[in-house]
Amino acid sequence: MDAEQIHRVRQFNRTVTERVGVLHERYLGLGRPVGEARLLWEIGEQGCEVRELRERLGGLDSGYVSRLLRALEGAGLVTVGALERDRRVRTVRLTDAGRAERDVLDRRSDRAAAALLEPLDDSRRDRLVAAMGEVERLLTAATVTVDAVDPGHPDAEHCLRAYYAELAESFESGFDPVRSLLPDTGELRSPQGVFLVARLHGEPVGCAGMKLLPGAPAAEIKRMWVDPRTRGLGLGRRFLAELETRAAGRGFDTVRLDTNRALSTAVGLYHSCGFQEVAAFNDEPYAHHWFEKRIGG
Amino acid sequence: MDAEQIHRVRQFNRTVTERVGVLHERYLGLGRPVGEARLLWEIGEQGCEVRELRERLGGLDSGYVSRLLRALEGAGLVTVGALERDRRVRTVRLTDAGRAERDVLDRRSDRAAAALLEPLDDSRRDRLVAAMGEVERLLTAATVTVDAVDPGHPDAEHCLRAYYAELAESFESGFDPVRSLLPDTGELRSPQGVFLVARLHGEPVGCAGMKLLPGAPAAEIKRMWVDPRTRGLGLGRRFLAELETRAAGRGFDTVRLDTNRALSTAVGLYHSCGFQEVAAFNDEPYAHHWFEKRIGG
DNA sequence: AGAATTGTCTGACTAGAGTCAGAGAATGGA
DNA sequence: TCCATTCTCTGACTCTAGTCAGACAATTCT
Repeated sequence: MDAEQIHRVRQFNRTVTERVGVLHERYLGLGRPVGEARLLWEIGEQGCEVRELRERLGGLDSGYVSRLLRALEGAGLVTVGALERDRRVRTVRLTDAGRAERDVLDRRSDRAAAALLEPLDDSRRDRLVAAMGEVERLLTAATVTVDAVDPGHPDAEHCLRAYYAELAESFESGFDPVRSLLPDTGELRSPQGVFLVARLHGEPVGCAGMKLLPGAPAAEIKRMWVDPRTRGLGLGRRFLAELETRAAGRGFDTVRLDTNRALSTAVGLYHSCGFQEVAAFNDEPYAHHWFEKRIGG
Repeated sequence: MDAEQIHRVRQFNRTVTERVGVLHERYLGLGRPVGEARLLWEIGEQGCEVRELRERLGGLDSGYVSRLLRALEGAGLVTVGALERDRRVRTVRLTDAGRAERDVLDRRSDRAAAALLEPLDDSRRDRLVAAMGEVERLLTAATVTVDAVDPGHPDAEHCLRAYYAELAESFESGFDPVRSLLPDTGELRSPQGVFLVARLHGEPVGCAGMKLLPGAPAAEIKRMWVDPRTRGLGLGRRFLAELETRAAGRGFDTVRLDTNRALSTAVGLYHSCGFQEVAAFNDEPYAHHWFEKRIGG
């Protein structure tokens, strides 16, 4: 990436924190310290556990939160109680007054956002909102992390379950992992394989595996899935790039994969990432297309 | 503007402050308090006066800044001296160590921006940078304020000088305000006129006047100018909308104006804002086009 | 020359936002 | 049953980021 792009990003940061950041921090104001306001906001309609609250606010100190809650309690905005089945765990919920105050914050925030749009004419307003959506979407994409994990990891299993469920839905013949050529994912475990999980805010949103059998003619990509909610963020492309790098690092000069014709966006992705369609190189009963790509050492 | 747009703006704020805001504040970190880092940053290559520094940082308390400078001085990052011709005024400049530290901040900031782009593929990277540019541009547009001032106000005079200079450049016949039908701007003074000045971060970036002579058949727009650096932000449109509102408020049902053919973007603007070209309604020697618009009471 | 103004500095405070080290209650496991 | 663990709370701190009032020096105005 070039210096010009970096400069533009920094310029953006400056402008946006000046204009939006202030808005974000100050509207929470309302005479109340930001810490309390954030808490009030995060408690939500049906209350929650205090430890969960701490976690959501980025792992705040328990003593600190306790004190903040005491202040809110003193102001009559929340009530704190213990959980039925484990009385060490405290729960908070908003009182009517708390709810009212949160609604005030909410309206304030609405007004601040409206004030931002207000000086613009309709067409520019639409353009701003559209560009904001684009920035947000792409920032979200940039926030997704991709890490190698053991295929037995809960996040990996979550993705695989979702993957299998989706295949069962979309294949005309249904899908039963046991009938597939890779009945279990043990082969994707290091060192003879690799399994990647993508996460957004800690939640798993995609996976991709690869078999790296020493002596095999090619590294083979398996079980690639992206959560429907995070499609269009370039995650498939990222998985492929990452897997290719790892395959190259293990000395492979070819990567291949098979796929079902029902997965048309995947087929498109493979084409656009430089994969060539080749003859069947295995007997995978669920496959209709076989792809191969030579990778530069 | 609708609730959906407001919601999108708020969503944007949340994502961006989470991702960029943190970046903006934390990269300044480097062990040093944010206040000191900001100062270090604002001093600039060739130093500056302390009072100017305070002003640029949003009117900080002089005692506070004094203390911050003392800390930076103690750390050997800046030297403070007095101005030659007025020894009350203190000046700061960076020492070599200060410059080095600022460069570290700079590189840090670059790296943070790069890290933001890093997970994206080329095409998404370009799209993000483009969308950031658009957001920034439109936020800048939304930051511009438009206020009525006396035409003798320094900001008004600044704009008028720039306006005259630009006309002199672009008209094939040159431009001499004295030959024009409005030799001085007194007629644009309240109450028989109005004069608007647009400002960005306090700096004047555009003006527009209107004659509102009681009994005249129409309100007449005069001396509209937008700083070349802020063109494309919809400021001309904003001026017209604001002036039309004021004309309507004074009971006028028609607004008119004349313009020179050299100002082709202005001519385009008038057309697109609903003005109709009409026969000459005055003898303005510099005019080639005359426009009129009926405004709804 | 004397008075008012301007710019800076010092001291004394405040409030927010945390951190850290226990203490104490409830619970789960051996 | 007892011991370790989990969760919360309290007290005692720290560090930022200011604000406010007044002192002092240099300058400008009258």
